[in-house]
This record gives sequence, structure tokens and C-alpha cells, in this order.
Amino acid sequence: MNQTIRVVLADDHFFVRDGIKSLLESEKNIVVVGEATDGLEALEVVTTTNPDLLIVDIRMPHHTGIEVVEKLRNQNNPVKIIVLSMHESEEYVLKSIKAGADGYLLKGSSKEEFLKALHSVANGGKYFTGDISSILINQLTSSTASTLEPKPVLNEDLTITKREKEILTLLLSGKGNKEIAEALEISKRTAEVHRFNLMKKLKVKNLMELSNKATEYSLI
Amino acid sequence: MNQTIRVVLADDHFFVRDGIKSLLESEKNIVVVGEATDGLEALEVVTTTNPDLLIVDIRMPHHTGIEVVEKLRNQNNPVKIIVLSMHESEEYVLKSIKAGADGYLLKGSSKEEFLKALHSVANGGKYFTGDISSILINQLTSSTASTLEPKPVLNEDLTITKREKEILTLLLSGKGNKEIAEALEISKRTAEVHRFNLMKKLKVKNLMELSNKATEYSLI
DNA sequence: TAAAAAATAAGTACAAATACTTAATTTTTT
DNA sequence: AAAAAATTAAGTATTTGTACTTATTTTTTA
Repeated sequence: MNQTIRVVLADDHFFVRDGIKSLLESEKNIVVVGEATDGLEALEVVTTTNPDLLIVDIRMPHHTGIEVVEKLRNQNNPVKIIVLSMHESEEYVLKSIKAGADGYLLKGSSKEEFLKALHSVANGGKYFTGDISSILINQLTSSTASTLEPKPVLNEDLTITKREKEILTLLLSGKGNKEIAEALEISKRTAEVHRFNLMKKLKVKNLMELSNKATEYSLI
Repeated sequence: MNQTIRVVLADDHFFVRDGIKSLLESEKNIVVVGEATDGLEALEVVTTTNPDLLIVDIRMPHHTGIEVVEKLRNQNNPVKIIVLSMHESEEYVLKSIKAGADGYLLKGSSKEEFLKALHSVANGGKYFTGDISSILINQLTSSTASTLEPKPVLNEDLTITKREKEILTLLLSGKGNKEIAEALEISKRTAEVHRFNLMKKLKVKNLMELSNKATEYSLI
């Protein structure tokens, strides 16, 4: 469980790298296995050293840290990544999350927070510093806010079968019975029956109600 | 700007309150103006002392901390609120956000983080500890994830009229042409025409595609 | 106050969905 | 191996929507 965490540092400033390195190496189960001074080098070093964790600065020559995250994720590289940033920036934070970063720290964070983040990310968790939490909360409370509602659970014995779920998905994507029949290689009449049963089970009387209910109970 | 921050503490454990109090009072521009040992008392003390900030524990007799937040927000009380929790709990975190809390800390947080949270919340910010960031990120990346996508904007000259928007809303709520006609006191044929025009404008060929496109472009 | 845009509504023919029921196969669970 | 559940599919009559076009009346905007 408490194996050595192999880390790569990517930051174009020697002092920053050195600072982080000395901080990390005060911990005995962390070892810095590589360093990079720009985005391209970061990708290279990660590919060759295969570390557990990459700590990457956003502002770097030849690809930003966020681009590095994107590229690694597109390659399905499972390395954990903590993004470092100078200031709170909504754009950077959201882009990092979207790109698939596991953590986000400000350069001003304390040694304790740094290590906490590092360990939780290395263990498969996420750590986005409280300093940027307002950005996350904004995202969550703006928009539909539906995300915050505890999703209602389907009551009692209501069971939607596998096949019905397939039909439901196709229905919600805009397919008609005929298209569904073709897609699943069944008769149009069968598709109709599945649709009918779905509507009966969910007690709805038309497609839109079906769609609404399906979304409400996150059936898809 | 750096005025004294007036704080109320609500926690049913004397030791916790006392610990926080001594921590806070080591800061010179923070003063604890009230304490409460349960939810009801918290509401009372906040109402009478009108503090800048309430630090409230979740688990308390007579209304949980979250219920206290809800009640204060329903009364439009502008007090800033930091919720304290023993452990990371998705349910508690999400409920706190929904109730309108400005911050969320674990009881194990460091003195530094505590004070950082307190100051940023007192200054109108939000502070949700990094320890629970995985919950926030989950919320943001699950669901439609649409929250992270820049919402596409309707192209060019495409204009949906007021009436069409009304029809659209009714359509998406599951109404048929006849029902829409009745609701808007127009002929069923008129409702049909509006629906037809909508579908033509949005280049869709059935209700579900209309629904999907409407959602995608947040037309409703 | 024109001109443009929006809302209203009818007609027609055709396509699709609704609302069931019945029933033969498969597949899954016990 | 039997029972239960799921999938398949057909029949029938009725309702609703599709895909237009044409045209009058209101409302908005220039």
C-alpha cells in the first residue's frame, strides 16, 4: 500500500522544480524520477520513465501544462497528474478538470497541503485546493443545478429490462420504431411492444413524458 | 477592509467550541460573539447577535447544521456560513452546497486552513476544503458534463419567436398539439404549424431530436 | 405609416404512434 | 429440470403527428 511514489516534475523554472524536489525528498516514500522544462519534454519524460505522478506547471514553453494533460489522457496514459498554477483562474481550473487532471494546486500552497494532495492523488483520489473551490461551487450552482439534487430512485419493483433500456436509449436519441427495429434487427412490432411496455411501466402517456421521466430517474 | 469579523460557533461539544475559539482568538481581528450547543440555539443566537460568520457543526441536537443553513437562507439572512464536518460525506457536502453554505471544512483541518477558509468566506468568497474536492469534481464530471462544455450558441439568423418558445416548452413538458392548443387557446392546426416551423428551423425530424437540440442549445 | 415578421388557421394525404391482446420462443433464475 | 421472466411478433382500430401549402389577421420594427 505505501509503496514509493515515483514523481516527474515539469516546470520551466529551475527554482520551482528545486523547491518542490527538496520538499518531496524530505518524504521517504517519494522519489523524483524525472524533470522537464517544457511541455514536449514533459511528455517525453513521462513516456520514458512511466511515473506514478506528474506534477506539471501550466505556463511552460512548447505546450502548456493543460495541453500535456490532454495529450497524456488521449494516449490513455494512466499517470496521475497534479496541475500547478500561479493564480486562481477559472479558465485554467475548468480546462484542467476537463482535460482529466487529478489535482490542482496553487504555487503558494503550504508544504502540508502539497503533500496531502500528492498522497491522495497518488492513491487514486482527487485534490483540488480549497483556494479554487469557489470556481467549482460556481459551476455546480450555476447551470441546471440539477446536479445537486439527490437523484430520485425508481420505486419498488419497477424493473426495466436490458432490452427495454436499449430501446429507451434509441428512443431518446430520436429514433422511431422503424429505425429501432432496424438497428436491433427485430420486427417493428417488437420495438412497438417494448416502447409500449416502457410507457406502461413508467406510467407516461407519450414520448416526451417518457424522456422526462427517464432523465429524472437517470435511467439511461 | 480588515474589519473585525464577528463569529458565532455552533457545536454541541464544549471542547470543539473551545478549541476553535482559542484558535480564532489568537487572531486579533476575529471575535467570537456567540455560541450555541444545538440547532435551535444556533438560529436564535445568529438572529440576536447578527454575526458576520457562523461556523456550524453538522451533527447537533435539534436540527442539523445543514438544516440551520437552510433555515437561515430561507430567512434571507446574509450571514456567511462555514459548515464543519467530521468526515468526508458526499451527502453532507452536496446538501450543504444546496442549502447555501459558503464553506465546508473537516474537523481535522489545520489551523492555517481554518483561518484561510474563515477569511475568504468572511470576504464573500467560498472555501470548500480540498479534502472533499473529489466530491465536487465527481459532480462536475458526472451527469451531462455539459457544465464543463462551453454551451454552443445558436448559429446566425436562427430566431425562435416568443410563441414558438411557448410551444416548445409545452412540447417538452409532454403536451400534444391538442393540449397545447387548449392551453394557449388557439386552434390545434396553429399549434401544429408552430411545431412544424420549429422543427424546420432546427432541422430536426421528430420530437426527440427537437428536445435534444433544444436542450443542447438551452433554448428553453 | 409602410413593410416585415409573427401568429393564426384551414386543407390534404400519408406515416407513425397508441392501446391493447394474444401467444410462441428464448433466456434466466431457482 | 421446472418455473418465471424476457423477448419476440402479429392483429386491430383509433388517434396523433408529418409535411407541406396557402392565406388572412395581428403585431413589431424601421
